[in-house]
Amino acid sequence: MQQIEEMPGHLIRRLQQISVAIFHAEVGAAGFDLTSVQYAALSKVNTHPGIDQATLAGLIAYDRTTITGVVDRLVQKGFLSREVSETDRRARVLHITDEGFAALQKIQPAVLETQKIMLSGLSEPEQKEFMRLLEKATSALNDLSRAPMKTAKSGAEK
Amino acid sequence: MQQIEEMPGHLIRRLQQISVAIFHAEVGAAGFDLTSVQYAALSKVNTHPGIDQATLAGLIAYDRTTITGVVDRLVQKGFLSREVSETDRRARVLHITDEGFAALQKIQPAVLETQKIMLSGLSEPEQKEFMRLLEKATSALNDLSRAPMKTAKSGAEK
DNA sequence: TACTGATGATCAGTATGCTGACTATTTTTG
DNA sequence: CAAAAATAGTCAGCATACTGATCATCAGTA
Repeated sequence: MQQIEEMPGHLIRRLQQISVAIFHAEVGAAGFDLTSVQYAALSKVNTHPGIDQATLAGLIAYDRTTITGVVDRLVQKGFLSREVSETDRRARVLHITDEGFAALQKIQPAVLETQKIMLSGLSEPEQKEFMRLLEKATSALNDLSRAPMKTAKSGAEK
Repeated sequence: MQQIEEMPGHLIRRLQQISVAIFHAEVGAAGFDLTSVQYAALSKVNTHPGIDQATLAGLIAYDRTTITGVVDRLVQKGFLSREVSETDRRARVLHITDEGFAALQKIQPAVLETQKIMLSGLSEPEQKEFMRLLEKATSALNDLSRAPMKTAKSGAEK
């Protein structure tokens, strides 16, 4: 019977936990209380002003029930604004606030440092190869989770 | 500013989500309602009869507050027994039940299939290299999470 | 032996993620 | 255009994970 330690799922779970811990420590040291999940959402709204929650969820591969809570907390922190869309009253359009943008800027070094630490056990060429394989393995399985990643659009950008 | 999609943390989070989804689907198709986390715990208790919760947590790198709930649910399903240790009344010793062992056996094919699907986007040599890098990157960062993995013993066992 | 510190387990509170259901809209179709 | 299908968002409920606290017990030491 195969050992747990040799299973890809187990190793990935552990690395994910470590990733979250490093992010939390680095961002916390920079004086911010923001999770990696919140950071990703904030970052995407910054590059896609006026995006709705469903599209945002698709861009970062979050479940739509998850995005509700994440946006709740970002709005509560004053980093995002959420308003009913004028063209589709079902949708909520998101914008980053000045405060949110400032936080994003200040957090940047901590985010970069997190990425660096994450790969610090590997040599330079190994890091490149690891990232390549990680991307390849993940994209091949994209549709198997409830929250597959969707490119911004294909044909009709909004 | 670096894109979210290129960050190791983001890719690992997605692959972890996909991993859990595949496990759930495969095990569910085999007729069982067991999470990957519960499976790892059950599997370890099987190979380490009479293990206490703290040691179990160390072996699979779970936080000790997490293991309480996981064991709760495995006991509730009838797969594990939990009793106060005779030599240390703080500790709870765990044993797999006949029913738990039977489930472990029947789930095995689904678990193997999950591992296979997880790596299905990579070629044979890529799979080997990916696992090697995953193991290397993870073990280098082991101590950075709240729940580092501990080998069964190292010099001073308790 | 009494004290101190460490350890095992649990709990409260918070944040992802998931399933499944529901409401309010919008779009599609017959 | 009316009915059906699809979509956006939310909610309830459950299962990881984390922080930080508490209780009981054990181990080491003055």
